[in-house]
Amino acid sequence: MAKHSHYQGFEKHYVAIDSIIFGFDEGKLKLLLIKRKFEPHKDNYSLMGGFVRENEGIDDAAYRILEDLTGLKTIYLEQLQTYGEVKRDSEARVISIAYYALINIADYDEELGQKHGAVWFPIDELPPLIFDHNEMVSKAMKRLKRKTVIEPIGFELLPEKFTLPQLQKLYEAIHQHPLDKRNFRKKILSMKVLSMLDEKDKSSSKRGAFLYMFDKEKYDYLISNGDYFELV
Amino acid sequence: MAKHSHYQGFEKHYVAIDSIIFGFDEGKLKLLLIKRKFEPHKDNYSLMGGFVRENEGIDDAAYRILEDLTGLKTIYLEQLQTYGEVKRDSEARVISIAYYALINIADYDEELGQKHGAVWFPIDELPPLIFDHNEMVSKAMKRLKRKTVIEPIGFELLPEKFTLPQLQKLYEAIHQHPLDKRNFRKKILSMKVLSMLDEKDKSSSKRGAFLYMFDKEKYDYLISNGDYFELV
DNA sequence: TCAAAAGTGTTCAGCGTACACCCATGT
DNA sequence: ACATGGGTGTACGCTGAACACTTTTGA
Repeated sequence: MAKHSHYQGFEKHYVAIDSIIFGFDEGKLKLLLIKRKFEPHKDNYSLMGGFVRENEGIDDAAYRILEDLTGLKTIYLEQLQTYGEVKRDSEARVISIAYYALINIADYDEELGQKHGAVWFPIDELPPLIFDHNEMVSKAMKRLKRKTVIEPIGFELLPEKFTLPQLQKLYEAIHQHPLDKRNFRKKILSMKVLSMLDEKDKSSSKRGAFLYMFDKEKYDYLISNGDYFELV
Repeated sequence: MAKHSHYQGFEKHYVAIDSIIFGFDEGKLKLLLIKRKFEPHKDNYSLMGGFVRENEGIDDAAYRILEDLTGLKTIYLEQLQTYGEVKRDSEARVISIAYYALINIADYDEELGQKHGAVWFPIDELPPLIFDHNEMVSKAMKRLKRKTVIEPIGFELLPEKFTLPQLQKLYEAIHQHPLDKRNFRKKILSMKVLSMLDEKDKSSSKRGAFLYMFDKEKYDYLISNGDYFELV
């Protein structure tokens, strides 16, 4: 803001938050959507949203709204883009700041979600959404694809302990194409940011796959050496 | 926005635009800053800004504000990030949407700029700015570095006709490290998105350097072939 | 004639990519 | 015993990176 003292005389606006909430389940990337219980657009789906309050920062508002829906406080949340066309919301002029969140579906509070009419949709089977929400989703997908390559945020979508086949399926789901198993393992392991546990997960095979954890300290060490995380 | 009909009862906010305006001149990347003529922060520098009006989209507002300062209508302009901490502006609660713009300094209306107290600063000699404007600038720099690698937007900072040494200096200024002349030329020419003219620019050498133009059609062709622009 | 910038090819190492078989185990 | 998913190594081609000399021309 360049202007001086008196802001009076300028119009004020409703400012909202809309959240694109990603989860990963059954080998698929999913979004948490809300079925609207009221007109207009009753029974249509929308992103979870809410208004920014007077004494609340916008990030705080985004966390609050997310917690209302999922019960989760510590979540990966990042601002995406602000949408401010005059007619974007058919009710009134609302400027909406879109955020995207990555959550581990297992931690999500199913009961709380149901109160809001929340439903998980696979990313490739999304219904039409109200207003410009589809546009927000496609922007979020692009961002997620880019970010997961250069920053270790994909792990936010997995349980703390995960197997390499799981991690690979996650990356395949995000990037929407298959990856070579050997190359994938070689690359992620060569970065040395995972710790292998001596436990196996046998839920998806008889032999079982070793469990790993993302190791933040190792990651920080990597970065402090001037190296980069890069996957896919 | 997920909520229904009545938005009444929610607070409204001042929404502003702040613009990071990049230019390239004398081999240096520069920013256009405003010297404030009023308290608070009189004589300090800030980004160019203004408020979003009631019947104005946010992109429209950004273009309007930019035109007020530079006289330029057709400018590369992209939304950066929205800043909404409660106390970020010491006057009042203002949510600010930051944009960054790339302009050809030669086209800029010097006279108009002076009315606003606008001054070009080399990117590595910036004064402290008011509020969170330094943070916005550093975010814009990161974005510019990333974007100029994968999209041909650097040309927006140059005159229509430019030489390869100029283009290289631009990329060196943006990325803040020297590039190998042969590798640079090889790469940009191999993409075949430039048209060589049979004119030379002799302003910086006796021999003169050939002028080139960015060719949007060739670029579109490149993209339609599934190829990518990638430089540096 | 000389100073100053423009222009031009090749070599090498490292990395991404393609690819096929054995292993462990529950049923 | 067999079906199912987990785990492993190598060879090749491409691309990014390093590197030095010749050309042009105005002063």
